[in-house]
Amino acid sequence: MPVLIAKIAVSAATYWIDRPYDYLIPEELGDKLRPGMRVYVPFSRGNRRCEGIVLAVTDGSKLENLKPVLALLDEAPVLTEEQIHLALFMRERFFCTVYDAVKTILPAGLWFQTDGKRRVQDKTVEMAKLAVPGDEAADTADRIRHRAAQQANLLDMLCSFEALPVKDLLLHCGAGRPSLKALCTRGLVELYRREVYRRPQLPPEELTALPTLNGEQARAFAGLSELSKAGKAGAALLQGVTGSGKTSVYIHLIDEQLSLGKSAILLVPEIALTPQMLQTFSSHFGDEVAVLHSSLSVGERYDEWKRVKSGRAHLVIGTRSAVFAPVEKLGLIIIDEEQEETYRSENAPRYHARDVAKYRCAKANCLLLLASATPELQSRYQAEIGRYAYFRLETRYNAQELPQVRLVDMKEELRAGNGGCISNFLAEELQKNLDAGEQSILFLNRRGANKLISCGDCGFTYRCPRCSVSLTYHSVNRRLMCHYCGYSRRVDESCPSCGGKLKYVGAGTQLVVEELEKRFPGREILRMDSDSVAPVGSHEELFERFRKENIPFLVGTQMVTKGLNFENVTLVGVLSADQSLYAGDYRAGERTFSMITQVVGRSGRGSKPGRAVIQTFTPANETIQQAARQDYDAFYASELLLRKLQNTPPFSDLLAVTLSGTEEEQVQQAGRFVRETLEQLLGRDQVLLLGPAPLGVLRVNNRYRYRIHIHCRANAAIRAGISQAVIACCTDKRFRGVSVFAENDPPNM
DNA sequence: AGCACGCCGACT
DNA sequence: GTCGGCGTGCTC
Repeated sequence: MPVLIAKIAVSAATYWIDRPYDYLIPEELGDKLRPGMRVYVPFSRGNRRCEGIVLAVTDGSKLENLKPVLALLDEAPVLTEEQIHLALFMRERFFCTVYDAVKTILPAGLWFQTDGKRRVQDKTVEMAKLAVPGDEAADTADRIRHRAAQQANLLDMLCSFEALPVKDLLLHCGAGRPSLKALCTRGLVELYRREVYRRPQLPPEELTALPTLNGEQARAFAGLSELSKAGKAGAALLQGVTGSGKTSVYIHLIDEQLSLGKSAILLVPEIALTPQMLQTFSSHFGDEVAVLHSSLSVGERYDEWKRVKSGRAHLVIGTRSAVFAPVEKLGLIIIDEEQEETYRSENAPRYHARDVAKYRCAKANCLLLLASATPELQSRYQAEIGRYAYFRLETRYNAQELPQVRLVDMKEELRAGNGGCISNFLAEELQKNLDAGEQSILFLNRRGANKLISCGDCGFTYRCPRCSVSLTYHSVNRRLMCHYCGYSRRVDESCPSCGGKLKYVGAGTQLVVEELEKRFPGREILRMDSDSVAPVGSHEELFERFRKENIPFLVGTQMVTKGLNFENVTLVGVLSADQSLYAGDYRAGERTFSMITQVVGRSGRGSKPGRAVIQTFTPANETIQQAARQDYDAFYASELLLRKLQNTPPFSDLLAVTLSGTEEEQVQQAGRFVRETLEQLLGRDQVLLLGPAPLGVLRVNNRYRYRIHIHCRANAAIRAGISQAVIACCTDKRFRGVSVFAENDPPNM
């Protein structure tokens, strides 16, 4: 009688020892254990108990002396057969371990659940606020500064903010929980819990009828529907200008799939910023909708996941990780604004939702729909060569014209003696809007509300002790901070090097606000940036205030560009359009074009026509000009030419091996070793290797970082070679302490 | 990566 | 004589 063996991927395995391990199935588990269940197994010399996932059950093994499976973690499989294959695919494609892939596919709530002791996280966040008046707190802070600096910092910060999440507060002050506890004991600070943002989804009593399609939309729908019903795998690109009603096409396609008894997944870049879209879908599909994204608590996400898995919800709307939703009978995946960077995961497994979606659609023989106003060049190219079906929507809602765009040369402004960040032309336009009672949005293409501090006498600047970057000044906590590792410190009274006077320079949103205040005294201004400290879930509140109270100015970074519709916004200003053009990686032009297009699209969404002003130091730059004309086709043509010359996607795939370690010399040596290994394994004719070269920011958290770029047509053999080179380097004792990983299409770090 | 096994120096 | 230094090698 043959013995039953389980093939198991274990959590303790690192990338280079990751393989299916054989374990004996003890008799008492024999009839319960199934592929797709999580188990406990003994692993390594010490037989440490570690978690694993059963990939398959076989009878017999080549090996002897197998260890037994210790226990089952699940009563029923948590992964289906297809999901096991997906995890194996992810290992091969994204250079991660199978268990890393499994953890990404499954919701975190599954682990909290089985733990027994911990309850699934509740829906609140811990907040801190002052328990005494502000001036009293400030006095106390000064009094205790010499002996309890941390506590003083915490007080300072709470003085400038009414209330803050404890997590953010501690991070920004670089303080520990004990300091905060001490303040609570002294009755200076109070802790409480605040409800976090919950999805507004209240299924309406009556479902709304499907929207009617205009001619163009109907044609796109007919074409897509035909592809979709053909029952074979395929991808299509839907390119529609902002406001052309892509959503209506999605609704019809999804409705069709649901009525065929199939499921659909709709991916969006950032759910917190698209509440209107959620509302629309839930008004059409009611309880069929499940929402999956990161602002939900672990428990909420787990509940939604279960609704999908049990077949109670057939439409999943969510961000990147929703591409793993366990729908039964997948019929369609739509990726909205497919060019967005948020679809790419920055930590292991470093996957792109589009690649996972392609895989799933291929396995399910269904349609993948990529949609965007400014598709990624690669996608547009696939459409051009006929690999993707291609549909366009050119008409804006209400036949509204695209905004009138005007370029302003900031060099001219400088010559004319205006050294500020708002040009005189833009100022005049803002005034016009004020007079007309209309709203304006100013977009700053830079992170945060920060400034650089330097000494006016000796030129001294503060540098991060752990990273090769300058520290920036954050007015919210009045501290210097590092964007890369979170290090923070206070500012000195005078230059620590020569005692001279310190200057604050730079153009964060703060500076823009100050300049606006000077030009338009007494007018209300709303400020919004991604990494300034702000209470959880406050975006919607801010946007709501902007809309309701008709506040004349909104100043912000990235997030003001996303799909928000404000009826009364008729002017948009891009303050520094060139900022992202010289970011160094091959996608810089694409990002700039897409960003400007999105910002400009915010203007004139209502009945009144919109205007846009783009400020630049390089008005002759082709990309800027194309963006100003909203001419995607021209941009596509010239950028494609550039890509061909550079041998970058779509003409070649780009992969990378990144190395980091505390000893720079050793990291370089390891890099050279990886390169040599790659040369041997891959040959030189089909593959172009570059590097090892230092990353833009060489040192982060005391680790030096180098990267090798691999330009090639990626296939299984090449990926296997890259994997082998990474493993060779990891297991070589000369390079102990150096960490190495490979990835597809690396982001600029 | 962990973690045990192993083979040489300063200690009760 | 041993306690423990961390080099070396394996993980079903």
